[in-house]
Amino acid sequence: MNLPSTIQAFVLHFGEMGSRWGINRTVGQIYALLFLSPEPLCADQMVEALDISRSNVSISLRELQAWNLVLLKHLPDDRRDFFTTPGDVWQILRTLAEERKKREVDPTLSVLRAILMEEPQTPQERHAQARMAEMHGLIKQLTTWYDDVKGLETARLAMLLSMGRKISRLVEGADKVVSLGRSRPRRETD
Amino acid sequence: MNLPSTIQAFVLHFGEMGSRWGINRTVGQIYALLFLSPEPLCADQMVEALDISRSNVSISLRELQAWNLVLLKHLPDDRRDFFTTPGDVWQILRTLAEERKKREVDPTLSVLRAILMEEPQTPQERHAQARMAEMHGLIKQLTTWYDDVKGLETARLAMLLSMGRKISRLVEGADKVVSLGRSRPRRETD
DNA sequence: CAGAAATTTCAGAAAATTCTGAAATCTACG
DNA sequence: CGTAGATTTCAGAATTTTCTGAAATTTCTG
Repeated sequence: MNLPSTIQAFVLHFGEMGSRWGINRTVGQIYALLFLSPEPLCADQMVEALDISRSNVSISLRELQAWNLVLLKHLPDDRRDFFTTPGDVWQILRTLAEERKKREVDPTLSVLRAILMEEPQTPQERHAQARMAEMHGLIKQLTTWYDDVKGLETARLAMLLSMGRKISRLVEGADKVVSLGRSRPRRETD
Repeated sequence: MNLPSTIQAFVLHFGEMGSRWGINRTVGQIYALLFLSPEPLCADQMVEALDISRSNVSISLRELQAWNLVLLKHLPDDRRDFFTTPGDVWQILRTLAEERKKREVDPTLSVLRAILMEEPQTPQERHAQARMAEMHGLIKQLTTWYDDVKGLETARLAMLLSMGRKISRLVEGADKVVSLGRSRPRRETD
């Protein structure tokens, strides 16, 4: 591997983090390399830059495509496949969220749904199902929120983030403001 | 393994998902077992229930403690260590978020910070640093939001989730409402 | 259609991880 | 203290994952 030191540091870091992120070292390194590259790269350039086998690159690119994390490009008058990452980091975030949900959350949700259909046979199972129902409920809340929020344009999403917990106060206050606006009398329990 | 079928299904599922979640099969199974159990369990009960070695249980419990996902309990007149998971699933979520951030995000943030301190030596490095700056900026936004929101009480957090993208409209509308409240004249750009 | 260029497949090697059994260590209590 | 019960450590076995090189396949071009 013969890369400028800052690029090398980033690539090696992504390789090391790969396993924590659910990908392997090579996949992480290739992704990092593509993310930093000003123009698309072909497989042989990755072999050269990362000092790994051609077949490893092929398999890793397939993996990155399964994650929708890379784009295949074709240059005019060149038969080779070139790859890039999407330019917009928000788009990358959306893809990552979607794919991780698909791999890490959805299977559990579906197992929980199936188990919760069963009739508990013992007090032990009854208690276990109650726990699973709690977990199922929480995951449902999170995924419903996610499905709702992921449709926002980036500017609004960014605004939501920047507000953070201030929104909480706004929400608590909103009822008051709105009711004032509508001149609806407040109830004790508001 | 001789468990009621619904419990067994859940435990096996957690074992299978373990590797995707950054833990291993045994750690996943033990966690699942503890989560469903109505009372704390000692190591030998886990050996019995999951049909694994005592040493494996010991190491896996250490791992779960490192994640802050289990609590150590002591029963009166019993020298053995008993373990449970926290009862509140929202608390579990908070722990999970904190620990995953620590393992999956913080190291990258710190590498990015370090690299961005360097002076780029070539146009290639200049471009790479610009990309890394984008990534750093996005992660910062996300972690700042997280640090802000994690301090909310659960009820408010749940409310925020249930509002989802509706909050976006509320935020966009808030300026209007508030300015009406304050009788501030609206500008064209509002 | 022949063949050159590019990519993919896959069996087995290499490496990393997980798990076990045996020994060592710790701890409470008589 | 001594010892019995409980837990931890750790070397090596078992398993899983990752990687390679060689062969097969696909795809474009003349």
